[in-house]
Amino acid sequence: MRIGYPCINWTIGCKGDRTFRLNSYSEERLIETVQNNLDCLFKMLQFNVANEILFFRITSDLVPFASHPVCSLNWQEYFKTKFAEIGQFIRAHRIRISMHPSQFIIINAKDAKVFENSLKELQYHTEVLDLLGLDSSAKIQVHVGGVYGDKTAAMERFVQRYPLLPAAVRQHLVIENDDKSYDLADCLNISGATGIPVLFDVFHHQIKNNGEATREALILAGKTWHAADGRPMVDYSSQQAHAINGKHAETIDPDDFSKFMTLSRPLDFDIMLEIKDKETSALKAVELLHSDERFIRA
DNA sequence: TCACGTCAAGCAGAT
DNA sequence: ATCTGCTTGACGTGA
Repeated sequence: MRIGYPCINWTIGCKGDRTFRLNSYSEERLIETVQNNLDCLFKMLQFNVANEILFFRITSDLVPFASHPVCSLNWQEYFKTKFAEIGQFIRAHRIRISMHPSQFIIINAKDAKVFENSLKELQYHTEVLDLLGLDSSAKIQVHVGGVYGDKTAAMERFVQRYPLLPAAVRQHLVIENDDKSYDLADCLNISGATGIPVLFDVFHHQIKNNGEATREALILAGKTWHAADGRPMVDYSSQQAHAINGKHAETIDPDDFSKFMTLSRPLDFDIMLEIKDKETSALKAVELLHSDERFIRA
Protein backbone atom coordinates (compact mmCIF):
# COMPACT_ATOMS: atom_id res chain seq x y z
CA MET A 1 0.00 0.00 0.00
CA ARG A 2 1.28 3.39 -0.97
CA ILE A 3 0.01 6.87 -0.13
CA GLY A 4 0.03 9.63 -2.71
CA TYR A 5 -1.13 13.14 -3.57
CA PRO A 6 -1.74 14.90 -6.86
CA CYS A 7 0.44 17.21 -8.90
CA ILE A 8 1.41 19.99 -6.53
CA ASN A 9 3.61 20.29 -3.45
CA TRP A 10 3.12 23.44 -1.39
CA THR A 11 6.11 22.84 0.88
CA ILE A 12 9.16 22.78 -1.32
CA GLY A 13 8.75 26.14 -2.99
CA CYS A 14 8.61 25.22 -6.65
CA LYS A 15 5.76 24.45 -8.99
CA GLY A 16 5.87 21.70 -11.57
CA ASP A 17 2.74 22.75 -13.40
CA ARG A 18 3.77 26.15 -14.69
CA THR A 19 2.18 27.12 -17.96
CA PHE A 20 1.56 30.16 -20.11
CA ARG A 21 -1.05 31.55 -22.47
CA LEU A 22 -1.41 30.18 -25.97
CA ASN A 23 -0.90 33.76 -27.20
CA SER A 24 2.54 33.90 -25.67
CA TYR A 25 3.70 30.59 -27.12
CA SER A 26 7.26 30.45 -28.33
CA GLU A 27 9.73 27.61 -28.49
CA GLU A 28 11.94 29.38 -25.96
CA ARG A 29 9.03 29.82 -23.61
CA LEU A 30 8.08 26.17 -23.90
CA ILE A 31 11.64 24.97 -23.28
CA GLU A 32 12.02 27.24 -20.26
CA THR A 33 8.70 26.11 -18.80
CA VAL A 34 9.22 22.40 -19.35
CA GLN A 35 12.73 22.66 -17.92
CA ASN A 36 11.28 24.24 -14.78
CA ASN A 37 8.47 21.69 -14.57
CA LEU A 38 10.77 18.70 -14.91
CA ASP A 39 13.25 20.09 -12.36
CA CYS A 40 10.41 20.66 -9.94
CA LEU A 41 8.89 17.24 -10.60
CA PHE A 42 12.23 15.70 -9.64
CA LYS A 43 12.36 17.77 -6.44
CA MET A 44 8.82 16.76 -5.49
CA LEU A 45 9.64 13.09 -6.03
CA GLN A 46 12.77 13.43 -3.89
CA PHE A 47 10.75 15.10 -1.15
CA ASN A 48 8.21 12.30 -1.39
CA VAL A 49 10.75 9.50 -1.15
CA ALA A 50 12.32 11.16 1.88
CA ASN A 51 8.87 11.16 3.47
CA GLU A 52 7.77 7.68 2.39
CA ILE A 53 5.18 9.02 -0.01
CA LEU A 54 5.55 6.56 -2.88
CA PHE A 55 2.58 7.37 -5.07
CA PHE A 56 2.35 10.54 -7.13
CA ARG A 57 0.12 12.01 -9.82
CA ILE A 58 2.05 13.91 -12.48
CA THR A 59 0.30 17.04 -13.71
CA SER A 60 -1.05 17.17 -17.25
CA ASP A 61 0.54 20.63 -17.50
CA LEU A 62 4.04 19.14 -17.44
CA VAL A 63 4.43 20.01 -21.14
CA PRO A 64 1.98 22.83 -21.92
CA PHE A 65 0.31 22.61 -25.35
CA ALA A 66 1.98 19.27 -26.06
CA SER A 67 -1.10 18.07 -27.94
CA HIS A 68 -1.91 21.44 -29.53
CA PRO A 69 -1.04 22.17 -33.20
CA VAL A 70 0.96 25.21 -32.06
CA CYS A 71 3.55 22.95 -30.48
CA SER A 72 6.40 22.71 -32.96
CA LEU A 73 9.16 21.59 -30.62
CA ASN A 74 10.21 17.95 -30.53
CA TRP A 75 10.11 18.08 -26.76
CA GLN A 76 10.36 14.30 -26.49
CA GLU A 77 13.82 14.40 -28.05
CA TYR A 78 14.87 17.67 -26.43
CA PHE A 79 14.16 16.46 -22.87
CA LYS A 80 14.87 12.77 -23.41
CA THR A 81 17.80 12.66 -21.00
CA LYS A 82 16.01 14.56 -18.25
CA PHE A 83 12.97 12.28 -18.51
CA ALA A 84 15.24 9.24 -18.39
CA GLU A 85 16.98 10.53 -15.28
CA ILE A 86 13.70 11.13 -13.46
CA GLY A 87 12.35 7.80 -14.67
CA GLN A 88 15.35 6.00 -13.27
CA PHE A 89 14.72 7.61 -9.88
CA ILE A 90 11.06 6.59 -10.03
CA ARG A 91 11.90 2.98 -10.82
CA ALA A 92 14.74 2.79 -8.30
CA HIS A 93 12.40 3.86 -5.50
CA ARG A 94 9.41 1.92 -6.81
CA ILE A 95 7.29 5.07 -6.95
CA ARG A 96 3.82 4.49 -8.39
CA ILE A 97 2.75 7.06 -10.98
CA SER A 98 -0.63 8.14 -12.25
CA MET A 99 -1.88 10.93 -14.48
CA HIS A 100 -5.36 12.39 -14.72
CA PRO A 101 -6.05 14.26 -17.97
CA SER A 102 -8.60 17.01 -17.85
CA GLN A 103 -12.30 17.06 -18.49
CA PHE A 104 -11.75 17.57 -22.21
CA ILE A 105 -10.91 13.92 -22.79
CA ILE A 106 -14.14 12.39 -24.08
CA ILE A 107 -13.49 8.93 -25.47
CA ASN A 108 -17.19 8.42 -26.19
CA ALA A 109 -17.61 11.87 -27.78
CA LYS A 110 -20.28 12.24 -30.43
CA ASP A 111 -18.23 14.84 -32.25
CA ALA A 112 -15.36 13.19 -34.19
CA LYS A 113 -13.17 16.25 -33.67
CA VAL A 114 -13.59 16.03 -29.91
CA PHE A 115 -12.56 12.39 -30.01
CA GLU A 116 -9.58 13.20 -32.19
CA ASN A 117 -8.37 15.89 -29.78
CA SER A 118 -8.91 13.53 -26.88
CA LEU A 119 -6.79 10.89 -28.55
CA LYS A 120 -3.96 13.39 -29.10
CA GLU A 121 -4.07 14.34 -25.45
CA LEU A 122 -4.02 10.69 -24.38
CA GLN A 123 -1.04 10.09 -26.65
CA TYR A 124 0.80 12.98 -25.01
CA HIS A 125 0.19 11.45 -21.56
CA THR A 126 1.39 8.08 -22.86
CA GLU A 127 4.55 9.66 -24.25
CA VAL A 128 5.37 11.15 -20.86
CA LEU A 129 5.08 7.74 -19.19
CA ASP A 130 7.08 6.09 -21.95
CA LEU A 131 9.87 8.68 -21.75
CA LEU A 132 10.03 7.94 -18.03
CA GLY A 133 10.43 4.27 -18.92
CA LEU A 134 7.38 3.21 -16.93
CA ASP A 135 5.47 0.01 -17.57
CA SER A 136 1.72 -0.63 -17.67
CA SER A 137 1.42 -0.24 -13.89
CA ALA A 138 1.62 3.54 -14.45
CA LYS A 139 -1.92 4.67 -15.13
CA ILE A 140 -3.80 7.39 -16.95
CA GLN A 141 -7.21 7.78 -15.35
CA VAL A 142 -10.18 9.22 -17.19
CA HIS A 143 -13.90 9.44 -16.70
CA VAL A 144 -16.13 7.59 -19.14
CA GLY A 145 -17.20 10.81 -20.84
CA GLY A 146 -20.47 12.43 -21.85
CA VAL A 147 -23.99 11.06 -21.53
CA TYR A 148 -25.68 13.15 -24.21
CA GLY A 149 -29.07 12.21 -22.86
CA ASP A 150 -28.69 8.48 -23.47
CA LYS A 151 -26.30 6.71 -21.14
CA THR A 152 -26.74 3.24 -22.65
CA ALA A 153 -25.80 4.51 -26.10
CA ALA A 154 -22.95 6.54 -24.62
CA MET A 155 -21.54 3.48 -22.85
CA GLU A 156 -21.82 1.43 -26.02
CA ARG A 157 -19.94 4.14 -27.87
CA PHE A 158 -17.14 3.91 -25.30
CA VAL A 159 -16.97 0.14 -25.75
CA GLN A 160 -16.81 0.55 -29.54
CA ARG A 161 -14.10 3.20 -29.36
CA TYR A 162 -11.85 1.58 -26.81
CA PRO A 163 -10.37 -1.10 -29.11
CA LEU A 164 -9.56 1.62 -31.65
CA LEU A 165 -7.16 3.32 -29.26
CA PRO A 166 -3.48 2.54 -29.81
CA ALA A 167 -2.25 -0.36 -27.65
CA ALA A 168 0.38 1.96 -26.14
CA VAL A 169 -2.42 4.18 -24.80
CA ARG A 170 -4.66 1.31 -23.73
CA GLN A 171 -2.00 -0.32 -21.56
CA HIS A 172 -2.06 2.76 -19.29
CA LEU A 173 -5.73 3.65 -19.46
CA VAL A 174 -8.19 3.14 -16.60
CA ILE A 175 -11.67 4.54 -15.96
CA GLU A 176 -12.84 6.12 -12.73
CA ASN A 177 -16.36 6.24 -11.32
CA ASP A 178 -17.65 9.80 -11.10
CA ASP A 179 -20.20 11.45 -8.84
CA LYS A 180 -22.65 12.59 -11.52
CA SER A 181 -22.97 10.22 -14.48
CA TYR A 182 -21.06 6.93 -14.43
CA ASP A 183 -21.05 5.14 -11.11
CA LEU A 184 -19.18 2.00 -10.13
CA ALA A 185 -21.75 -0.37 -11.68
CA ASP A 186 -21.53 1.50 -15.01
CA CYS A 187 -17.73 1.34 -14.95
CA LEU A 188 -17.74 -2.38 -14.09
CA ASN A 189 -20.14 -2.94 -16.95
CA ILE A 190 -17.76 -1.20 -19.36
CA SER A 191 -14.82 -3.05 -17.86
CA GLY A 192 -16.58 -6.34 -18.49
CA ALA A 193 -16.97 -5.47 -22.16
CA THR A 194 -13.49 -4.05 -22.71
CA GLY A 195 -11.14 -5.36 -20.02
CA ILE A 196 -10.28 -1.82 -18.88
CA PRO A 197 -9.46 -1.62 -15.15
CA VAL A 198 -11.70 0.45 -12.88
CA LEU A 199 -10.10 2.94 -10.52
CA PHE A 200 -12.40 3.21 -7.52
CA ASP A 201 -13.08 6.71 -6.20
CA VAL A 202 -14.31 6.35 -2.63
CA PHE A 203 -15.74 9.85 -2.36
CA HIS A 204 -17.57 9.78 -5.68
CA HIS A 205 -19.02 6.42 -4.68
CA GLN A 206 -20.41 7.91 -1.49
CA ILE A 207 -22.28 10.42 -3.62
CA LYS A 208 -23.41 8.12 -6.45
CA ASN A 209 -23.78 4.37 -5.98
CA ASN A 210 -26.13 1.42 -6.17
CA GLY A 211 -25.95 0.47 -2.54
CA GLU A 212 -22.60 -1.33 -2.65
CA ALA A 213 -20.77 -1.06 0.65
CA THR A 214 -17.34 0.55 0.35
CA ARG A 215 -15.54 -2.69 1.08
CA GLU A 216 -17.57 -4.61 -1.49
CA ALA A 217 -16.93 -1.85 -4.01
CA LEU A 218 -13.17 -2.03 -3.40
CA ILE A 219 -13.25 -5.77 -4.06
CA LEU A 220 -15.34 -5.43 -7.22
CA ALA A 221 -13.12 -2.71 -8.68
CA GLY A 222 -9.98 -4.54 -7.54
CA LYS A 223 -10.91 -7.58 -9.61
CA THR A 224 -10.69 -5.55 -12.81
CA TRP A 225 -6.93 -5.03 -12.30
CA HIS A 226 -4.65 -7.72 -13.71
CA ALA A 227 -1.04 -8.53 -12.84
CA ALA A 228 0.39 -6.18 -15.48
CA ASP A 229 -1.74 -3.32 -14.17
CA GLY A 230 -0.10 -3.45 -10.77
CA ARG A 231 -1.90 -2.98 -7.51
CA PRO A 232 -5.33 -1.34 -7.84
CA MET A 233 -5.37 2.43 -7.43
CA VAL A 234 -7.99 4.12 -5.28
CA ASP A 235 -8.88 7.81 -5.06
CA TYR A 236 -9.78 8.93 -1.58
CA SER A 237 -11.27 12.15 -0.24
CA SER A 238 -13.88 13.19 2.26
CA GLN A 239 -16.59 15.81 2.30
CA GLN A 240 -15.56 19.35 3.21
CA ALA A 241 -17.69 20.33 6.19
CA HIS A 242 -20.25 23.11 5.63
CA ALA A 243 -19.74 23.05 1.86
CA ILE A 244 -21.96 21.89 -0.95
CA ASN A 245 -22.17 18.14 -1.32
CA GLY A 246 -19.28 16.72 -3.29
CA LYS A 247 -16.69 19.32 -2.36
CA HIS A 248 -13.33 17.80 -1.53
CA ALA A 249 -11.96 18.34 1.95
CA GLU A 250 -9.38 21.04 2.60
CA THR A 251 -7.43 18.72 4.83
CA ILE A 252 -7.58 15.06 5.76
CA ASP A 253 -10.20 13.94 8.29
CA PRO A 254 -8.19 11.46 10.41
CA ASP A 255 -11.33 9.78 11.75
CA ASP A 256 -12.81 9.21 8.32
CA PHE A 257 -9.48 8.03 6.90
CA SER A 258 -8.88 5.71 9.81
CA LYS A 259 -12.33 4.20 9.40
CA PHE A 260 -11.70 3.70 5.72
CA MET A 261 -8.36 2.03 6.37
CA THR A 262 -9.91 -0.27 8.93
CA LEU A 263 -12.90 -1.33 6.86
CA SER A 264 -10.69 -2.07 3.85
CA ARG A 265 -8.32 -4.44 5.64
CA PRO A 266 -6.61 -6.57 4.44
CA LEU A 267 -7.14 -5.45 0.85
CA ASP A 268 -4.05 -3.93 -0.72
CA PHE A 269 -4.12 -0.92 -3.05
CA ASP A 270 -2.43 2.44 -3.60
CA ILE A 271 -4.32 5.46 -2.29
CA MET A 272 -4.37 8.86 -3.97
CA LEU A 273 -5.50 11.57 -1.55
CA GLU A 274 -7.55 14.11 -3.48
CA ILE A 275 -7.29 16.69 -0.78
CA LYS A 276 -6.55 20.37 -1.16
CA ASP A 277 -3.58 20.63 1.14
CA LYS A 278 -1.73 17.91 -0.76
CA GLU A 279 1.47 16.69 0.91
CA THR A 280 0.39 17.92 4.34
CA SER A 281 -2.42 15.38 4.38
CA ALA A 282 -0.26 12.72 2.73
CA LEU A 283 2.28 13.07 5.55
CA LYS A 284 -0.49 12.60 8.11
CA ALA A 285 -1.82 9.57 6.25
CA VAL A 286 1.63 7.98 6.14
CA GLU A 287 2.00 8.59 9.85
CA LEU A 288 -1.39 7.02 10.49
CA LEU A 289 -0.47 4.03 8.35
CA HIS A 290 2.66 3.48 10.41
CA SER A 291 0.89 3.94 13.71
CA ASP A 292 -1.11 0.76 13.35
CA GLU A 293 0.58 -2.55 12.67
CA ARG A 294 -2.60 -4.02 11.23
CA PHE A 295 -2.21 -1.84 8.13
CA ILE A 296 -0.21 -2.93 5.11
CA ARG A 297 2.81 -0.71 4.53
CA ALA A 298 4.89 -2.36 1.86
C1' DT B 1 3.74 45.79 -6.99
C1' DC B 2 -0.88 44.81 -7.35
C1' DA B 3 -5.68 44.29 -9.21
C1' DC B 4 -8.32 41.76 -11.96
C1' DG B 5 -10.00 39.90 -16.50
C1' DT B 6 -9.11 36.00 -18.69
C1' DC B 7 -7.35 31.49 -19.91
C1' DA B 8 -7.01 25.23 -25.67
C1' DA B 9 -10.26 21.96 -25.21
C1' DG B 10 -16.47 19.58 -22.89
C1' DC B 11 -20.06 18.39 -20.44
C1' DA B 12 -23.65 18.39 -16.81
C1' DG B 13 -26.33 20.46 -13.40
C1' DA B 14 -27.74 24.42 -10.85
C1' DT B 15 -29.21 29.08 -10.95
C1' DA C 1 -28.84 32.05 -20.81
C1' DT C 2 -25.17 32.01 -17.76
C1' DC C 3 -22.29 30.16 -14.23
C1' DT C 4 -19.64 26.55 -11.77
C1' DG C 5 -17.09 22.39 -11.02
C1' DC C 6 -14.04 19.08 -12.56
C1' DT C 7 -7.47 17.03 -10.17
C1' DT C 8 -5.21 22.56 -9.53
C1' DG C 9 -5.59 29.03 -9.75
C1' DA C 10 -2.25 31.35 -12.19
C1' DC C 11 -0.94 34.24 -16.40
C1' DG C 12 -0.18 38.63 -18.02
C1' DT C 13 -1.76 43.24 -19.05
C1' DG C 14 -2.35 47.72 -17.39
C1' DA C 15 -2.02 50.99 -13.86
